[in-house]
Amino acid sequence: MEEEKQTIRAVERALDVLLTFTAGNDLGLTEISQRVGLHKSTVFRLLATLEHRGFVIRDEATEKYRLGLRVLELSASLQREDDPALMLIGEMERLRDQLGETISLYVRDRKDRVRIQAVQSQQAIRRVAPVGARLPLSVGASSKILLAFAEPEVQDLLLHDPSWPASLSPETYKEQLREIARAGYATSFEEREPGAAAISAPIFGRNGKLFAALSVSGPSNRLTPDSMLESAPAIVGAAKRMGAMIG
Amino acid sequence: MEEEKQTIRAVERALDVLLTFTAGNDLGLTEISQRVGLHKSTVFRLLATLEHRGFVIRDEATEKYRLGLRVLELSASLQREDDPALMLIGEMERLRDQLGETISLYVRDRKDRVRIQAVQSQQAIRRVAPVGARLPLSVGASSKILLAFAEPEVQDLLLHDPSWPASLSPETYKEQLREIARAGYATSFEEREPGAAAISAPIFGRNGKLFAALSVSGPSNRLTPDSMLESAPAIVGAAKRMGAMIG
DNA sequence: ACCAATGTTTCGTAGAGTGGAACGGAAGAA
DNA sequence: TTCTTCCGTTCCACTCTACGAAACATTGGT
Repeated sequence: MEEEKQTIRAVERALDVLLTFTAGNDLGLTEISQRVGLHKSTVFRLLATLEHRGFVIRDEATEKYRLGLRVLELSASLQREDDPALMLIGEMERLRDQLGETISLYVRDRKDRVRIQAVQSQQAIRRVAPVGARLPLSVGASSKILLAFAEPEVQDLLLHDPSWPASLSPETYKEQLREIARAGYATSFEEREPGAAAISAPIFGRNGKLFAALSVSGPSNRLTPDSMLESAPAIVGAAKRMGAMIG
Repeated sequence: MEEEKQTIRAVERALDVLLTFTAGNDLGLTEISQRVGLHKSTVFRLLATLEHRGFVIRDEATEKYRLGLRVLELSASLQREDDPALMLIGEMERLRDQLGETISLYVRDRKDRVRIQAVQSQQAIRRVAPVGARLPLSVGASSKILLAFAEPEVQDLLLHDPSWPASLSPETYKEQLREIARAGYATSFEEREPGAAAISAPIFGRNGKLFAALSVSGPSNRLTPDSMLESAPAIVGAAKRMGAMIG
């Protein structure tokens, strides 16, 4: 069943080491080797290689490892001049000013969703949404959008994937997704994080395929079920306009 | 003389493949293998590994390779909450509004400089400065700043490095750098790119060490040698304020 | 001074990565 | 159509590379 592509073990391990740094703070050799489950000397060599190419650097003071500027260089190449995420900022800011809450843009990447763009609310209490964050596809308003409007085959694949939480029955969940597809938007209330709520609507490209999920998120005392129901049309409308903007 | 650290060849090659994508556009297997100078089958396996971890993806239509969203995730982890580049945006915008030109922030990374932050001019004709760009340390106003205020040992190392252009004599160049250090700022006029000019001033941290080069760049008809001389104090002052802001 | 923990180096061996070659498919030219 | 060409993919035997155990070095804590 599992179709294993031929990959290179050393490279795979090196990438795992790199991904360790998504945790955020600086890491020591031993800590890294524990997290990735590899021998110290192996990780040492991997890190030396990553350092040689500038992907990691060592903090002069603490001697710990940290991501290097090469990854900034790479991420700069990720954005193409016609990057939709860049074109949509204006519309997102308009929606942010209208609703006063943080606006995010999520796309599906494999079995997760990734926030590819965000404009932050200006209020004192607000949802902070760093671009690049990778979140599970099983919870959150935009997750449901990304699933509900995905092609049926991929939806099935994802719901029956081993990574899908066993606590969520695929059948009942699929029924929820059908309902969301009918409504045209999805909400979540203190689902992934306590105290936070969100509404999300799909952005379709010219080809009619789902491109991203537009999401409004904030504290659950401001984004109540009632207020979300009220602002839903504005969000769906904004998402539709955005769809018209991208090629 | 050359103290080669022990590195892993396969990983080194994989990172080279990754760096190929800094060129920008999507690449096919054969093209990549030519650029990195490796056999097709080798590159194929490397790409399969990179794809498996989400660092590259294949465009569904063209079947070509492109960077994946994992690099966005990584670059998000690069920014720490106390990231100086983030704290300085406000001051950079102020300078931009004052001078009407694009403002950039460069740090030295090994033998290059990297633009870690930028705010774009609002004028119709302007310098566009993507964050993450990697540029040579041998030309440009901010290069001279980064060299002139570097520790003497690293300055020597860089000027006598094999990567240093042979056309630039280290001795005469060092004399220029001394002059720049005395003046407190540097300029460049159509040095790296025809039609472009820039002024740059150093930003020092609390510890008195050079942190970055603040740079104002724009078209050479607006940034004339005279006008640059005129606005130099404003830039030097802004750089000084910024230095006080960072820890 | 001792101990504990971390980073670094060495080294023999297993087996992983390599590249040549051959295969399959798609796109074009004749 | 048929031939040609280019690209991506798979196979396989050989060699050298990456591996991990263990020893060594260094630092910090008590």
